[in-house]
Amino acid sequence: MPTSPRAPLSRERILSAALSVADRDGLPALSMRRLGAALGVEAMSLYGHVRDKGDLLDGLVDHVVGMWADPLPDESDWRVVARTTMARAHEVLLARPWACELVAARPTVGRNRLRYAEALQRRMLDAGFSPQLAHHGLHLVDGTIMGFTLQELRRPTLQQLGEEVAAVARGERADEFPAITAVLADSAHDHAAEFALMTELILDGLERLHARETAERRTTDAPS
Amino acid sequence: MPTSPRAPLSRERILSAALSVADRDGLPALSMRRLGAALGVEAMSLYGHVRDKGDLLDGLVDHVVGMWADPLPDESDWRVVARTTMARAHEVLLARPWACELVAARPTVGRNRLRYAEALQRRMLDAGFSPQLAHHGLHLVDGTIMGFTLQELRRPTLQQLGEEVAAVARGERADEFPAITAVLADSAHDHAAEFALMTELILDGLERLHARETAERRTTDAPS
DNA sequence: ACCTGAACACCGTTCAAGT
DNA sequence: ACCTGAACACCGTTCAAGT
Repeated sequence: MPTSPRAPLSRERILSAALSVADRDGLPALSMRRLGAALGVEAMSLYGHVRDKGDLLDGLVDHVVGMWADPLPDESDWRVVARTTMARAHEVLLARPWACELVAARPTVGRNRLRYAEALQRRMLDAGFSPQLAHHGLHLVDGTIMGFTLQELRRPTLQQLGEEVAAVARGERADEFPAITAVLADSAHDHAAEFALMTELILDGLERLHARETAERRTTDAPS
Repeated sequence: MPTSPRAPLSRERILSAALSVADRDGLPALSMRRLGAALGVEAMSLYGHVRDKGDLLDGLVDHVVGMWADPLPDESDWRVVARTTMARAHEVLLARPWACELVAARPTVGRNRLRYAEALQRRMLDAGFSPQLAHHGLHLVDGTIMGFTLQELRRPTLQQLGEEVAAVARGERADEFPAITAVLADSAHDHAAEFALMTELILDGLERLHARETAERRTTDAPS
C-alpha cells in the first residue's frame, strides 16, 4: 500500500511499509521482494536506502521500541517510570508477536532504546541508587518485559501445536502430570494480572536492594 | 559428520546431527539440504522421519530443554529446584545462543518441559502454594530464565553493531547520555552475579507472596 | 542519481521415479 | 520400504545496464 505511488522512496517510507507488511502477514512474509512490491518498486531499489536486510530489521526494532518509549513519562519517580514503561512495552509487544521475536533474535540498541535507558537510569541515580544497582535495575526491567511477554505469547500455541500436550492441557493426563493438571484446573489465566504482579515483585525487590545498599553505606560512612 | 556413514537414518540421528550443525554454524546454516549433507543423505530423505522443518526445530527445542531439566534435582524444597534449574538453564542457553532465539521464536512444549513443569509445581503445591500461585511461580521462573539470558546475549553485540551506540559505550556522549555514561563507567559487568541476584529477588518475592497468601487464608479461616 | 533486469547461489517442499 | 532427481516457487544480494 504505497501512500503516494511515486513518492521518491526514503528510509522512512521503507520502514513504515515494512511495519505494515509484518503486522499484516508476519515476519516470514517480510522479504525484500514483497516489501518492494508493497512500495510499487523492484526489490533491488531498496538497497539504495538500506544497507542490508539486517539494517532494515534493526530500524524496525528501534521503531517498535519508540512505540512504547517515545513519549517518556514526565515523572521523577523511578518506580512510576519503570512501571508505566513496562506496561506500555508489554502492550505494544503483545500486539506484535513478530516484534518480540525480532528483538530476541536481533537485539539492536537504537536511539529510542538509548533515550529510554538514559531516562530510567537518571531517575535511579537521582534516587540514590549506586551505578551498579542502576545497571542491574535497567537489566531487570528489560529482562522482565521480554521474558514475560514471551511467556504470554507462548500460551496460545500450547494447545495448537502440542500433540500429547493438548491432552495434558485438557486434564486427561492427571496420572502422569498431577500437579500440572491440578494447577490448570484450579487457577485462572489472567495475563494482565500476572504481569502486574510480576512488575510489583520486581519493583519491590529493587527497592529492597536500594534500602539495603543505603543502610550499608551509612554504617561504613559513620565510623570515618 | 555421520557417526556411521550408512546407519539407517532415524529421528534421533537427525536431531543430534541438527544440534551439531547449529552449534557449529548457527541457526541460519541449519537448512534441510545442509543437514542432509551432514548425514550423507539427500535433503528429501529427511522427510521420511520428520514431518516438517518446524517439526525438526520443535524436537531440537525439547532436546535443549532436556539438557537442563533432565536429571531433575532430587529435592523437596521448591526453592532449591527453582534455583538449580534456573542456573542450569541459564548456563545451557548462554552456551547456545541459537537455542535461546529458537525458544523465543517457537515456544514448543515438549515432554522435557512438561516433566520439569510438573516437578516444580509439585514442590510448590506441597509447600502450600495455592494453584494460582504455583501457576504464577512457574511463569515467573521461566520468564526470568528467558528474559535474563536474552539480556546477556544482547550485551556483546552492543559494541559490535551500534554505530553511534559504540560512541556512547566508549563514554564519548556524556553530554547527551550522562546517566548511561556514569553507569557504564562506575559499574562492573558481572553477568553471573547479576543473574544470581535476579534469581534470589524472584525467589524472595515468591516466598513473600506465599507468606501473604497463608496469612490471608488463616484470617478468613479463623472466623468460621 | 536513481532504479531495473538478469543472474547467482541459495531456500523448503512435492512428487513421480527408482532400488 | 526407503531413498532420490528433477522441479516449483521462493529467498538475499551483485552488478552491469538503462533512464
